[in-house]
Amino acid sequence: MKDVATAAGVSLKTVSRVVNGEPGVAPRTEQQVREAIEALGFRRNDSARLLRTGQAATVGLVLEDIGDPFYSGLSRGVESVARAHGSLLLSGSSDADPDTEHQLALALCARRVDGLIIVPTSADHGYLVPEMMAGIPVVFADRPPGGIDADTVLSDNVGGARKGTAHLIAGGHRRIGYIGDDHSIFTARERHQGYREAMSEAELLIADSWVAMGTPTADSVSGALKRMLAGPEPVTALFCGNNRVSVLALHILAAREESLAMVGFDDFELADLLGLTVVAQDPGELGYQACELLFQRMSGDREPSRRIVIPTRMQRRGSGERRPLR
Amino acid sequence: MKDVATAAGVSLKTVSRVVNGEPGVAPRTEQQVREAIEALGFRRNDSARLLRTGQAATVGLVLEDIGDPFYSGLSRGVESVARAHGSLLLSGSSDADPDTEHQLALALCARRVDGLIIVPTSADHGYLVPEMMAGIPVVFADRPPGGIDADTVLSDNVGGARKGTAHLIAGGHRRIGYIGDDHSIFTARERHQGYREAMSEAELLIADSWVAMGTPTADSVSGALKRMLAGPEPVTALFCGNNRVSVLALHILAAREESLAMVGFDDFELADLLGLTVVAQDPGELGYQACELLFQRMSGDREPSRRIVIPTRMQRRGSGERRPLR
DNA sequence: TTGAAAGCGCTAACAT
DNA sequence: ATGTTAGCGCTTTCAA
Repeated sequence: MKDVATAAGVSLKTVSRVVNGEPGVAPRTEQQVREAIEALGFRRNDSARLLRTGQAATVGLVLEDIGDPFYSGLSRGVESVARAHGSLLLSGSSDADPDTEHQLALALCARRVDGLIIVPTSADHGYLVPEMMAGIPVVFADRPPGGIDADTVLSDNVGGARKGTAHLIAGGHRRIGYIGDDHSIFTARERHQGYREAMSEAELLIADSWVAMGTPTADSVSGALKRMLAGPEPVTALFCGNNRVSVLALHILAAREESLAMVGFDDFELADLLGLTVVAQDPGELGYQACELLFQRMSGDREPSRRIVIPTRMQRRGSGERRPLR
Repeated sequence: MKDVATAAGVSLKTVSRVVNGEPGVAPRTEQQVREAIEALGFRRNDSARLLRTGQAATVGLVLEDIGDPFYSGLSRGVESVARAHGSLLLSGSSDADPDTEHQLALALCARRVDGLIIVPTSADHGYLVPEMMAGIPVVFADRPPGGIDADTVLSDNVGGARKGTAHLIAGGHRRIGYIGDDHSIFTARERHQGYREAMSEAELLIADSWVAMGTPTADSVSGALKRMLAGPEPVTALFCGNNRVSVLALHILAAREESLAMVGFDDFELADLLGLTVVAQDPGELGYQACELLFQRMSGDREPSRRIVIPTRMQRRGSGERRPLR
């Protein structure tokens, strides 16, 4: 910019005025400046500009894995809001490692992003308190923060699982199994609770062998299914706590040539082709709302922290509408 | 940082030394500085630091839609390399709009990212020439640039389609249909060519009604299938040029209760559950290689531009192994 | 071992 | 309408 000023025979500030379209430059001067800009191939350095103005025009996003369709959908929601506000997205995947999350979040803060959205993996977010006090708004998405109070945008996990289970009950089922992810995971606990609420509302008791929670593997799901289907009181329907469980269960049931009434939590690309009834989340909406809330905070909103719950939607595709056989 | 210096009673530079772990600070002094940092809750501003050092420690990525599993996989590959080099990822989705791509790319350049990876949508990338001359390396991924010469990382579209079609031919098929995306799309043209090469290598002629290219919709694919399956010489197998086509075709064939031998280009999450044989691309590898090449350029490699082709892999799952019925 | 001064590229505030 | 000065928060250079 200095070079442009020299070349055009004007001051730095005049070039700045032209570049930013500020008023108060004579047409002739402007013309000269533009020619110098053209001749030198000058481009304004936005990093420098943003340093000076104290903005970053950047939203930070830390999530588990940008390669996972759920999070990439969330990311898309965040991005659309950010771009509508003229901001770009600086993001990183934590790979479900608390340390990585921690480091990424702090790295983003060190770059002075205007705000931060975190899909938490860590159990304790005390490390963010100084940053938040320093004025960086933080919104948590999909799962709540640990140990601190902050804005959070969640899916209606309890309600969704309750609705999905109730759907099976309404279909005539009384013995319904539940396979979920590990109990250490927030969404797994919530969905498990939704299942129990629906059963208890219908005054149905849950046998121990009907519930399995743990990191889902082919073996664990297969074992769980075997247990639920054995004995004198086998389940007639199954609620799956997440995608991974649903897919594994479908695989295993297909191999056993069994057909169980089934509802899964969380939709996926080809669930319709498979005829799988699901309780669908809306990852894009999760990201959208999180970023909207973030921009509200960025523009000075100091209200007490909020918790937004995004509703889920039942998608009936056949598997959840099968009637009990016995 | 100035405040810390004042509080610790030392100079700015000494604080800088402590913060950056530079040698030549007396233990006692260091201790005082650390206390002041703690007391004031000081965090180094990396934007300022990067402005001064002339680095950005940031890779820019412009793609079509971060919400799409293919691109999010690619993004993951890019990110893993970037992070291994201590860089973050600044990204944006063009939504297949050339103007948006253009603006995003220039916005990233204006922020002086160290390098740029583009999944192009635009037909002409002349707009990037000044930026590249100014020293920002650019690598194109998944599709080549238009109108300029630059590094490119592609899937082996021609070879993959050839391999997939040849697989059907080896299975005994002689009348094989091809449904692909619009001819304006690079990958669609390449895959179409691969199909033709395989047919011609086997000395099979292609009837007009066997090939359909255009933006795939339920109607267009349904119409195309109807045409291929009608008449005296119906196809006995189908090659689908991309995911969208594969899924639509599966839907339509399921509805018609027909079972055609079928191979799809590009894998997707549950293709195995559906028993769909595919020619799998590796989006993560695409991103990985693109970013590796980018870092090579960033570290001063000035060799002529390179074109890297990532091989595809046949995934046999049943649909491609059905024998012709007639 | 420590610090003063200059400057990265830009904008804000105030002259002229 | 144009320019001067200061300074965003840091690092680099050179001197003490």
